[in-house]
Amino acid sequence: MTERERYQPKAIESKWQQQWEANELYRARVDWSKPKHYAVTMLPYPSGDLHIGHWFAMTPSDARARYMRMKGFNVLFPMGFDAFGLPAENAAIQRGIHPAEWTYKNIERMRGQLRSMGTMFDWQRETVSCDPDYYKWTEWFFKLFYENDLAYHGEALVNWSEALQTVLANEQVIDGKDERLGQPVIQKMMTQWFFRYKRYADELLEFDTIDWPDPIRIMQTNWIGRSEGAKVTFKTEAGDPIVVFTTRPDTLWGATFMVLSPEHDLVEKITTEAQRQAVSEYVARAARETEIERTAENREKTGVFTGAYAINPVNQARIPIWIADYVLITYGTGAIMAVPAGDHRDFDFARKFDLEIVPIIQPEGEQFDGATMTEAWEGAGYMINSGAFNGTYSNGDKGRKNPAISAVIDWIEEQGIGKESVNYRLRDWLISRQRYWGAPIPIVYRQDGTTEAVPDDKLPVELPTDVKITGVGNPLAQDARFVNTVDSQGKPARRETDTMDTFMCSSWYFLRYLSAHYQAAPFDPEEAAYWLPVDVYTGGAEHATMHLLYARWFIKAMRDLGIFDDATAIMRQHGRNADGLFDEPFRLLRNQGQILGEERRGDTIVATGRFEGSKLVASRVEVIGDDANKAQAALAAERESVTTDATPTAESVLGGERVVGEIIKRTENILNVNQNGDLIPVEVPTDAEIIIPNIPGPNTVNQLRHHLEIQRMSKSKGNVVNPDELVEQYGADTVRAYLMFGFDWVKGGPWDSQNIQGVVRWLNDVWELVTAGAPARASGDPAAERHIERRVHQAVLKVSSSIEAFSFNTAVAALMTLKNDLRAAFREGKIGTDAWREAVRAMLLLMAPITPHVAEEMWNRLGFPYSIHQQDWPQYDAAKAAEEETTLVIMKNGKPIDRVPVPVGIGEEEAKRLALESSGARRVLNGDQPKKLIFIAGRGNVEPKINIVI
RNA sequence: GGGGUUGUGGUGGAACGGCAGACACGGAAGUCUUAAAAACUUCUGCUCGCAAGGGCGUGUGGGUUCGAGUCCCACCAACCCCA
Repeated sequence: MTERERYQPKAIESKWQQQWEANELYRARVDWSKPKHYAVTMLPYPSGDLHIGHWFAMTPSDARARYMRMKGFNVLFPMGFDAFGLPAENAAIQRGIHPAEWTYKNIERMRGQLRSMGTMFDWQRETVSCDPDYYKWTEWFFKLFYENDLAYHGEALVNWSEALQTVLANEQVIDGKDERLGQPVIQKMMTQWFFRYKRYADELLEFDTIDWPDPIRIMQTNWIGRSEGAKVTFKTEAGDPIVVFTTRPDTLWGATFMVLSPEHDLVEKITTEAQRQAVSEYVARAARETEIERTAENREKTGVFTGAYAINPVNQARIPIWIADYVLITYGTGAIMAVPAGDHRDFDFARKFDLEIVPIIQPEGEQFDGATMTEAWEGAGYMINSGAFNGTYSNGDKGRKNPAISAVIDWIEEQGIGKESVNYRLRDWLISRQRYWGAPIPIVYRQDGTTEAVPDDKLPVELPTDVKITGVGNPLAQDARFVNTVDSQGKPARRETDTMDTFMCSSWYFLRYLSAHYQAAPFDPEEAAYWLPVDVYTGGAEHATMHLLYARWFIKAMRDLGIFDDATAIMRQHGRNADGLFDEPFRLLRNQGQILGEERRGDTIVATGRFEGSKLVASRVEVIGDDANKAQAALAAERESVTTDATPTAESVLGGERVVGEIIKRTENILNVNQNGDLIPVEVPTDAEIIIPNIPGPNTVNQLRHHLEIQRMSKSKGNVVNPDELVEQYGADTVRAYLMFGFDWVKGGPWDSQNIQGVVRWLNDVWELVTAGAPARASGDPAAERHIERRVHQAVLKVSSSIEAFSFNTAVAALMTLKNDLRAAFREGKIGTDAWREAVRAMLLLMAPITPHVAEEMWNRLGFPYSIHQQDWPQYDAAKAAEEETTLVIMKNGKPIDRVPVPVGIGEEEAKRLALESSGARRVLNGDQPKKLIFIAGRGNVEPKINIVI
């Protein structure tokens, strides 16, 4: 046997990447004669290194885009960088590198890494959100919204660090202190820019025209949090109105006190002298707490009485006004009516501070008494203590669907004390960020304090480059040359020093791809008319409620401001129906899961303790799995002790009974340990002594758990899988194929460095099979050739439908099966030259989207015309895929009992006859008649079946 | 507390309501080799049986159906989001 060249991915991959680029193979150009397909995968933040997670997100998306291209679509599949944000500023503070320098260096490096994937990105359309060329248009959009009443100036709480003289993001605040100096952070009201997000709340609840995963739709719906109810005006004794929103107007008569948020405007005014000190102390304390802390459900309720009273408008009851931190100024009106009998939080509060409880909804057969109730009743029941409404049934539904609520709303509207109202959990979009590395907000403050937008010809407001970033104060606010400017009248004015939320940049980047260098507008309407909307968007589900909702808002706002009018007109000129095409940015959305760190398994532990039944309750657990020799020694010692001392007792081993073995599984604090083949559960109580190598000092159960955990990859945990190393070792095609084969794409899962062998072997086998050359015999055995043709067409169907359904693992599995079939046929040696060449040709085409380099190389070696990526996808032929013979499965009550070979398409009568004649049927029937026979016809690859009902 | 997602061999994972475990990894035995690796062949859900063959199996318990991993109800567990 002659020595053939082995598969060496390194040599071929860079060769083809260069050639594809030189030939502009993946340039996407408008071509109205072809159907378009616009596929986008979420763009990365330029953190400096491409993560295996990027590969997992991008390469299957790339495979699908390549598939669509071979199917005849004109495909646009671009890439860019979401390049503004906090890490660049942190790098500047820590290492003195300018954010721009840090960012562009990272981008340069990541471009190279992205190219190594062998994706079909059209790099001429690359966009970088921190380029002035890009953020000019981000500013322009701000201005557009500002001028059309979609942007406004308002107050919001921020995390303020007095020490750093700056506003911090939530993730920069740890336990109420800033992460850098550990100095206190307080909640402070500041004037900021908002977009009118809520204006589109109802439209954002509509998902009828888009194909998005259910979990995302549900999360967005919950995030928007539409609730129907009423606004009711209470008055203080002094006559100041306090408006509250309630979803339960039917419980108004049970409102026995009111609670204001500590930040509420009226607090200062209504607080009595006697309560003033307690109130101001409480307000100061609330300012130090985050919203999450304040609203934590299991937290002890706190609050202070203001000394003031309000009048309940439905029954004129005089009720005390309290302040409490669980009422948020940002939700609803910042004030609530408290109905302790009907709301568990109000109930807890009332019991704690000994406030009155008046039952107002009572289910059949109950006799509630406010003094003795042990919990609030939030369900259905009859109204009591509610004046004229007594006896009305409240059915537990929300809004107008509840007749009691409906009747009360009508009544309070008549009385002029309230109004039907809809409240949203969604808040307006706060886009101001008090930091340097973002797109400047193009606003100037005139001397009189009013605002005006920077004129278009002065856009972009560029970030000054020679600033010092120290982490103290806002660099832009400290830069006099930036701050001092003139307004449109030429009078001295002050520039806005806040920059924009980076979600603003990422809300429209898929439009900039259309014409990355277009100067006249954010995008070229000619390109937009052809490519929009995005047909497929892929990315992580973690963006469910932020990015994906902002992008939807953005496109709706743009549509209403006429930004797509030109594109719509061009579409119509080309005879395309433009209706509704700009209502949503992404027609189809799919989320991939996350690749987790490699699971630790096989860790050997020595657990000492006492058996309780079959379970060992450990007092000491030592992990020795990191050291293979030590683990072996411990296992050997254990075997020794078992053989020499047949019945180990508590006394036989120092420290009590013990279990030595490999951890197979962990649930909470129970470890399942394999000791010489037996699975023994070991419970690890919190006070157990735990020894983990590499973690010095006494360890806790949590550390043990953490140590054994499947976990997110992070540098600190040392379990990062570096794609560059994998590419170096296996080649890009293997890494691509493994990521597609080894996981359910939607689920993701822990990395497994062993499983990649399957893909390595697959590509080696394919390589050998193809380079072995075609069989010499010109004509082969017709049956064998028919068989391989059938298998090829079955593979065409399976690979196509799998890729379309984002089921990449089954696509690769089908390709592996085809390889196995081809290899078996090759060994049999009954295939002629032409049939063989045709089969191999089809297999390479099917592989091209998944392993683009090796497919191109083999295609080239077989003498087919360049490039494989410009070929048509193999045409599926059902007749060629059809089997001639199949198996009739005979079942008894749904359980298979026998099978007989039958021709495909067997009829019902024939099948029944064969079934009853089968030995399996005769055995189970034992001479009796079946109750019923059910025939299930075969279809596709599914065999016909007969169910014998007995 | 509310909402969501997911529970299938030792592992990753397949299965329009129709033969559960495709395709792989790992493992076992064998072939080749001085040896090892690689490669190849066979076996590999559990269980009873020498075998032929049987029984049990998709987190648990019910239900719908001729037939349930798949649909419905309840429960348990893990994970995620919200509060």
